[in-house]
Amino acid sequence: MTVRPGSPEPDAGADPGPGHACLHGRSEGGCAACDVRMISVCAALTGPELERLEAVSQRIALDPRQILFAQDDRADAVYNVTEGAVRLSRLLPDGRRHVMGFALVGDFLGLALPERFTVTAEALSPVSLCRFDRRAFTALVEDVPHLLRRLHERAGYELTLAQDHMMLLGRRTAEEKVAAFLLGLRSRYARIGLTSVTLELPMGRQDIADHLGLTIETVSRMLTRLDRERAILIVPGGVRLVDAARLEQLAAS
Amino acid sequence: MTVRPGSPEPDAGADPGPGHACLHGRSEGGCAACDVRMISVCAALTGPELERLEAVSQRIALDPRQILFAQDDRADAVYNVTEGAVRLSRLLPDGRRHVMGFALVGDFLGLALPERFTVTAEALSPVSLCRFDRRAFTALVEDVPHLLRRLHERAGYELTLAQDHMMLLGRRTAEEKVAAFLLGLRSRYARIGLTSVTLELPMGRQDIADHLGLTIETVSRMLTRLDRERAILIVPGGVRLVDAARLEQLAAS
DNA sequence: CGTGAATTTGATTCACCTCAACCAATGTGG
DNA sequence: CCACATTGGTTGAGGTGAATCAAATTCACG
Repeated sequence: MTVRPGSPEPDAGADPGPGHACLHGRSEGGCAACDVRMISVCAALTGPELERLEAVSQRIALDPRQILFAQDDRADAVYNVTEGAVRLSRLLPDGRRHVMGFALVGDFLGLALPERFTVTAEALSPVSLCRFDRRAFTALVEDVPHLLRRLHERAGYELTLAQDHMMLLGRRTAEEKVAAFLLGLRSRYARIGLTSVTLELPMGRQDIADHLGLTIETVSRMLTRLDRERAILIVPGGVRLVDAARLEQLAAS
Repeated sequence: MTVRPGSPEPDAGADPGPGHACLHGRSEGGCAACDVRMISVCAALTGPELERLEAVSQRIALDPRQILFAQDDRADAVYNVTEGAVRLSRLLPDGRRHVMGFALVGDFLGLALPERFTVTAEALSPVSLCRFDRRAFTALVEDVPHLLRRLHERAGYELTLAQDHMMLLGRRTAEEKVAAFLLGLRSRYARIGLTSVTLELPMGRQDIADHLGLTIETVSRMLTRLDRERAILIVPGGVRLVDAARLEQLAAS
């Protein structure tokens, strides 16, 4: 148990366990002192607007496997992830599943302000979020054009991510998919300030498979192949990117 | 040559052919009298705002195969399609292509107001568009929050389309992909008021293949299979949806 | 009609899936 | 403290759906 990136015990200290009320990433100072504010949509707000946002916000903690909302649920709130990782998935009537993506720290759920959610959101690790009442939030959006602008920018970013992913799903081989997935995750971690060469994988192999349009066995095989080729090193809870250049080459972006 | 949905001669009359200046769908009355206004983002505007939009707009006509803009081009304009169909594609460095989608009448190109275009846009048929200078358009967006709201709604819709498509690319069989593609196209045509059982296919088989993550041969085989099964009837320039219920069942949405 | 492009059809191959063990780590009850 | 079950992951053998390779055919257009 030497390397343990997936462990629920960061340097912060002991984890309170199930049902914990610890609000990771948000001090008692509220939105103004929020760790993740500047990398989230909230960065669009200052002073009185920020106070107004805070007034309609609520802090929420989720245990692993806990469901935040389900596909087709009435969207009566939107969320901002402040800690942990959330799986966003969709189910086909016959049971086939696709994992649309993973929401990390700073990601916003309900960007499009939809009537109903189009995906199911489930915690992969202990998760903290800010919950905003949808009605109050949309009212704030109406009043603060700059917030909508920010929301729209973010939606545009999501759209390009979606395009990248469609290209990946439609035109890449299994090995390319896995390599591209790892690199994509790394760059998303980098966006939020995590630049370790050891990549934490809070999601399981099945989740990765359902995200890449593969089976769990193929994902496993490709990871072990990359490991054997010395491109990565599989460690408990994640992978170490040993030869990122080689991965870039394999991903063929 | 009995059925001819792909023919460039709708009831309107003769087509002027290459290089034509005819502005389909837009009378001389300008934006206020525009056929497609109410189904496009322009519906957000009225009166003086609409005049302001019109002042920065320019009508453009494209011949088939003509390129409107290319991937990574500086986006110095955004567009609204008023007639025809546009292919939106992306290229991988090694030449593999993915067709992200097809823009039809009423669709907006540059929704996210990006710095650079992420796709190449190419006319599949004679196309007419409104061109808006990007700087002037974003200025208008800043002044008219309601327009941004509309843009954002549309982006949300695009995002759900992208999600549907990711599910399709990752988890569906070739036959399901083709069936779902035809039904999806039908519902998009319905949105713009075209409800004929005969579906025009302005794109080629290779375009469909690159859109669905298949090869041209597989698309052809699946179409002929659907034809043999009496679910569709292949006609020049398109297909007739003979048994839509059967298609729905095959698409397994 | 004739020519080149687009599409369809056929034969064969292969990348990934399916099915089935197997393994390691963790938890549980006696 | 140890049999036993459970969970998540890996590995192997064999099958298959779609890709690839190769023509044949139809279509568009001068």
